[in-house]
Amino acid sequence: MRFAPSPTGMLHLGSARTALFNYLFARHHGGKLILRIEDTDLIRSSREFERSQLEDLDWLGLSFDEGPFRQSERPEHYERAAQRLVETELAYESEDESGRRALYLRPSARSGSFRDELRGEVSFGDIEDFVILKSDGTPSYNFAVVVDDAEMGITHVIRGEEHLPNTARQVLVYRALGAEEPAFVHLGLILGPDGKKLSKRHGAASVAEHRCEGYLPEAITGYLALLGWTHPAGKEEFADLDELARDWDPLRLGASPSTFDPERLLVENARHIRRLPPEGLRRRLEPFLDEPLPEGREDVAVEAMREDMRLLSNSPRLLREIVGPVDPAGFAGELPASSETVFAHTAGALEDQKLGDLEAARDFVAELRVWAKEEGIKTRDLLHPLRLALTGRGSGPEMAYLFAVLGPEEARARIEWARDARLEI
RNA sequence: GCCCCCAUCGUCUAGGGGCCUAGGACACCGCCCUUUCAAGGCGGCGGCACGGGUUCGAAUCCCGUUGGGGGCACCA
Repeated sequence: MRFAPSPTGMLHLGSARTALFNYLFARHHGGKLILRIEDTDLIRSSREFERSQLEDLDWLGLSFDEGPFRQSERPEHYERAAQRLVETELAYESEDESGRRALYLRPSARSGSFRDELRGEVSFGDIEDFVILKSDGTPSYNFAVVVDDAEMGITHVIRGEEHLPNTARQVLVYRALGAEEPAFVHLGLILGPDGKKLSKRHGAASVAEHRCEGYLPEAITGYLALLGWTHPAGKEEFADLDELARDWDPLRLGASPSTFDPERLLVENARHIRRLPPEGLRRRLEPFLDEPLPEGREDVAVEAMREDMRLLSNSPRLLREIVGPVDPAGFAGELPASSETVFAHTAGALEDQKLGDLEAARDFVAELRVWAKEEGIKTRDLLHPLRLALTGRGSGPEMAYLFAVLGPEEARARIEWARDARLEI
């Protein structure tokens, strides 16, 4: 197997899926996966794009057994293969209108068919002679691919459907070279919301952008795996690549195109986030947070944010919604009459509380509820005013989280502040 | 224009002649739970593009139409 990107841009979600399927196929069957950089277009290719694509592949968790090999660094292979074709008179040199001399392939047949594992026999016809060595001596794409795939012993080629017309030319090269053709799998395209092939035009189609927005790599690979493939048992959520590789079954691949649904990816991402243990999530949050987590209460703060987090990049806002400054003047007017009693009692009860962890905070809230019941105060009139006092907001995480994250001193200060604000009205 | 591919709920899909009055997931709507939003549980809405065949029987096989997409470089 191989994944062969050209370094002319950022790694795209479509390419990422191709890489993923090659990876899963190789891992499941115990095959070898090679990474090959198709940089024969020296003008458009750059080392910078190559580096960024490798970084993205690594981030996704896709590893390779060999490579990266660069086509720009192995010209002799193409020259040698081309020489053989010249000797057998299957290739000839010719000049185009603008005077450039290149080597053309003259296939022995211009039509025929090849086998695609998902589509059966795919026919083609009317293939004209085409360039295999460009005037600057570098190989053309369709030639370099075949020479490399043949020499590297590639047995299965998995790539996007857009390559179907290329495959026709490539099988002609295989046949001219007398090399054995690999099994071809052309995946249905991934479409954007407008029904066209997913591309940069659709924005945020690159892996790097998703990483910056706070997507988890396992959410991306899990979602991508479901674009054109179904789990043998219908499973739709996958913990990691190992699980996917274990359950991989090429018979479950489909040939029809599928539309990329950003909303679904977001939902999957939120699920993955919720599944992460606090310490794991905390580690992944580090690059996104713009202020430190409350000292000594880091893990519970992460847990508090986790429920409402869809993207890792939501974390600064979610943290601010809990520990950010509160202006009691904004809500003091809507506090019910019983708030004075609630604030006074809670502030007092907080004095001998440590609220060291979520359990302690839950116990504390339970005690408050018992007290409120005895006082004849409705739960809503107990918790809603406290929520406003603590965060200034009407919604947010479970109450116990607020106490646990803020700690007794800060919670008490905020409650007293709200209490004063209310009395001033 | 030419060549090629594809066609089941809005989206991802199961389905490969009778098990389908077409199943699941996401989204959406409702209910339950709940201090709130979310999560979770339960329920609902919603689809085989069309026309011919083949067959006792077609979402499933064949042909055509329509629709969508991809490709037509000395770019990959």
